[in-house]
Amino acid sequence: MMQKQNGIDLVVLAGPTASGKTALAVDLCHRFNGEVVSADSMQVYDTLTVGTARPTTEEMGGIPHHLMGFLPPDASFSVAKYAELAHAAIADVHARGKLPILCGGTGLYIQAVVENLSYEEQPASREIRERLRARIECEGGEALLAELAAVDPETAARLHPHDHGRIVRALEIVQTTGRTITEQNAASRAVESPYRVCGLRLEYRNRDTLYDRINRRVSMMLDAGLVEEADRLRRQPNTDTVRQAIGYKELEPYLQGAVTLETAADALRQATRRYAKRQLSWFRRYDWLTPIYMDEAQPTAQAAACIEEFLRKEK
RNA sequence: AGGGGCAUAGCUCAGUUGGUAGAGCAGCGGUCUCCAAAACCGCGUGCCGAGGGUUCGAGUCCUUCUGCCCCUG
Repeated sequence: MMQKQNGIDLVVLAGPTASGKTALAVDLCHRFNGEVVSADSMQVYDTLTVGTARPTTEEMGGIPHHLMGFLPPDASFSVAKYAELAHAAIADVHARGKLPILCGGTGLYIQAVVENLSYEEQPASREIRERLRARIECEGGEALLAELAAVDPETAARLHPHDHGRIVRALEIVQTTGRTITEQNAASRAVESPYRVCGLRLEYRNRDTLYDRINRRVSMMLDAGLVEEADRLRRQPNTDTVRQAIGYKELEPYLQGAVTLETAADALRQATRRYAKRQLSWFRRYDWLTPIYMDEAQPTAQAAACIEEFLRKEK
């Protein structure tokens, strides 16, 4: 494979919730003179600290963390904006002679950065989207999928009729930009990635070990005031995106008085375990991510060894 | 102690007049290019409590044992 001579070194640390990313990232930053760039879709919001398990100042251990807690929860955000900010943050860290460590659990965000996907500006299309949504509700997925197949057969072929979100999205792109999602996707890969990536993904040989950590973390969040945080959030307008996040969503029935706290807490633990599973399956498919088994001996040393070898090879 | 009932998937249960089991939940696997902690797809994982008997054939009928539950004393 051809290596670019002057790419930017980038360490990627991907892993499910509660896998130990935060501590490992800080540790690696100390060893390799690095700074953390967060790849987490919910930790970007400023008032959500407990539910998103955002690291405390103490946990950050003096290491700068970028793209965390800089947005109010009613702000609109997207992968496109994230990618733009992440590229800037990485460039900044690199310019100061430090090693950027992209660390997080949002697969889509990591993909957008590493594959350098470009998203073009779109005209605001709130009405178009709403109209498509209303139509798919009454006409059904089959009908709109057929409509999509007429203009973009390639995309239509890989979407399931039940997948309303992506069908609407695909039609919306055609109607607002005049180009199909297939054309756009091809264009989004036009610019080659500027990064030389050393990718690590955190895994557990024993799934129960990870689940135990998740269960314990949820209990700690409840002790730390998650209920109060969720209650504050639900009183705030225009926070739909954030309210669907794990923790706030599951606590809603309790806050409405429909279920006990124990029931809500169990639902929250379960939702978190399932999320972790989806994250694991997202990261497993990338062959450029080396697994680091957190429940085996010396995971930190393993990770450090990978990075050392990577940096040596680049010289 | 006597009488009755129940033992089937991790859990709650279904299973016609006997034809080697199936639902929900849980769990597992996967997809992913602008709300992604979202959305979507796929998969039954089982010495049917144990032993013996009847039968071509038993989750189903008979019997013994074990465990749990209820009633009477």
